[in-house]
Amino acid sequence: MKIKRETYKDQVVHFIYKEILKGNIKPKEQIKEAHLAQTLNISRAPIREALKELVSFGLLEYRPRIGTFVVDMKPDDIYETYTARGVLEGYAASISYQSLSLKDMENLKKMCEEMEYLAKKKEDMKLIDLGDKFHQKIFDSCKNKQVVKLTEALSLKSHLLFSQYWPKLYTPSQIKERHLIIVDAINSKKPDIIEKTIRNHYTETGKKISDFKEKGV
Amino acid sequence: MKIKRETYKDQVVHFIYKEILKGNIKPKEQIKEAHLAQTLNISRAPIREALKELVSFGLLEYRPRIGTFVVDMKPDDIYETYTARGVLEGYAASISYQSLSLKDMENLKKMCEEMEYLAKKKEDMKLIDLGDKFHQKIFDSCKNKQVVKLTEALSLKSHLLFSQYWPKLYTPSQIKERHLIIVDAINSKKPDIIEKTIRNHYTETGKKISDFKEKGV
DNA sequence: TTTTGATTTATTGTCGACAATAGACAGGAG
DNA sequence: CTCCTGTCTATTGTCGACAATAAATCAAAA
Repeated sequence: MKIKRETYKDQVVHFIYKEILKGNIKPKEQIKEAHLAQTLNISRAPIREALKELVSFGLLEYRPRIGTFVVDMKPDDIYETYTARGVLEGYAASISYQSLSLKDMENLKKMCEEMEYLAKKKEDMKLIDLGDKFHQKIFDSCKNKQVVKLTEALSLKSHLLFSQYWPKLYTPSQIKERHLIIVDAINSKKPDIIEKTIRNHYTETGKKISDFKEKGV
Repeated sequence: MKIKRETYKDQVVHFIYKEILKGNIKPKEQIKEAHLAQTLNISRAPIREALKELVSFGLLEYRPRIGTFVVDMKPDDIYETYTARGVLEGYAASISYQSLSLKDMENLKKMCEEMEYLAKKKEDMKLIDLGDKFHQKIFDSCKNKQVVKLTEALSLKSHLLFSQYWPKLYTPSQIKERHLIIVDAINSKKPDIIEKTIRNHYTETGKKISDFKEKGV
C-alpha cells in the first residue's frame, strides 16, 4: 500500500479543483486567499502555493497584485485547448502505438462499448473517468515524458470542459463510434494515420464545444 | 515608456535562471531557500514562489519535504524536450504560415545570414538571442495561445541546453543552412511540409545534443 | 564488523502579522 | 454634471518565527 502524505497545498489544489467542477466557484470569480484560508482553517501560505499550481495548469488566472481568478474560457480558448491536446496526444500515439499489446487493444475496444453503456445510463462521472482512462492508456505508453507531462497538464482543463458539455454534444452511440475510430487507426499501425485521426478527434470536439458555447448550437 | 514593477519573486526567477545559465549553480545541486534568502537579503516567501515557477518550467525539480534541485538532464530528457518542442512549433507554423508577410520572410532570411555571421564571430549570447527571435517570429504568429504558451515553457529549457552545446555541434554555415531550410519550407506554403521540416529541425538537434552528451560524439 | 535505534541538524512546511498597493469612494474644483 | 484628487478599504506581497520532517551522526547491541 502506498502511503500518501499530502501537504496542505495538495489538498487545497484538490479542493479548489472540485469546487470548480461542482460549479461552486464560477468563471471570472476571484479566489481570495484570506477568505479561503479562513474557510479551511489554515494559513494563507499553502493556499497561495495551491493557487499558483492551478494557475500553471491553466485553471486559474493570475493578475499581479490584484488576485487569482477562475478562468473564463472563451470559445476560442476552448477550441485551442482541444486542438493543442490533439496535437500532443496524436504525436504521442504515433510514436508509441507499438507498445500497445493485442490485449491492450482489446481492452480499448471494450472501453468503447462501456462508454456507450455508461452514456446511456447517464453515469456522467463514470463516463468521464472512463474516457480519461482510454486516452491515458494511449498517451501513457509514450516514452516521451515531456509530451506526457504537457498532455497531462492540458487534460485537467479539457476534462473540466468536457464534463460540462458532453451530454449536449454526442449521443451514446456517437461516443462509442468516435473512440472506435481511434482504435482502428491504431490498429492500422500507420503513424500518420494515427496522428491525424487523434488530432481530428480533438479538433472536432473542440469545435463542437466552442460552437455550442458561442451559439448554443 | 512601459513601467515595470517586478515583484521580488520575478526578480528571483530571473536571478536563478541566469545563475544556472552561467553555471554558478550546477545540475543536481539543491537550491536552499534559506541560503538564497540570506544571499539576496529577502525573506523565504518570494524565494519559494520563484522556485515553484521554475519547477513549472522544468528547470528545477521539486521533491516534497526534501527540496528543490536543478534538473540534471539525461540524454533522453534532452531528446524528448527537443522533439516535444518540434511537435508544437511545427504545428504552430503549419497553421499560421499565412500570417507571415513577404517582408517577414525576407526578415527571416536575413536572420539566417546574421546567424552565420554571429556564429563565426563566436558571439554566443547574441547568436542564441537571434535564434530565439527567429523561432519566436514563427510561432508567435500562431493564433493558438495554448500552443504558444506550451512552446514558450519549453523554450526556456531548450534555450538552456542549446547555449551549452551549440558550438560543439554545428559550424556557422550549417546553422545558416538549417534555418534556411525552414524558411524555404514556409515559402512552399504546404502545411505538411512546414510541419515536418520544423519537427525534423528539432529532432535532429535533440539527437545531436543527446548523442554528444552520451558519448561525446 | 554490521545493524539497529536514538539524537542531532538542516531544510522544508506552515503560521500570524505587517507593508504595499489597486480599486472604490467621497469631496471639491471647474 | 464631470473631472480630478485625496482617503479608505480590501487584497496581495513580504516578513520572521516556529513546527514537522528527512538525513546525517553517533552509540549501543548483536
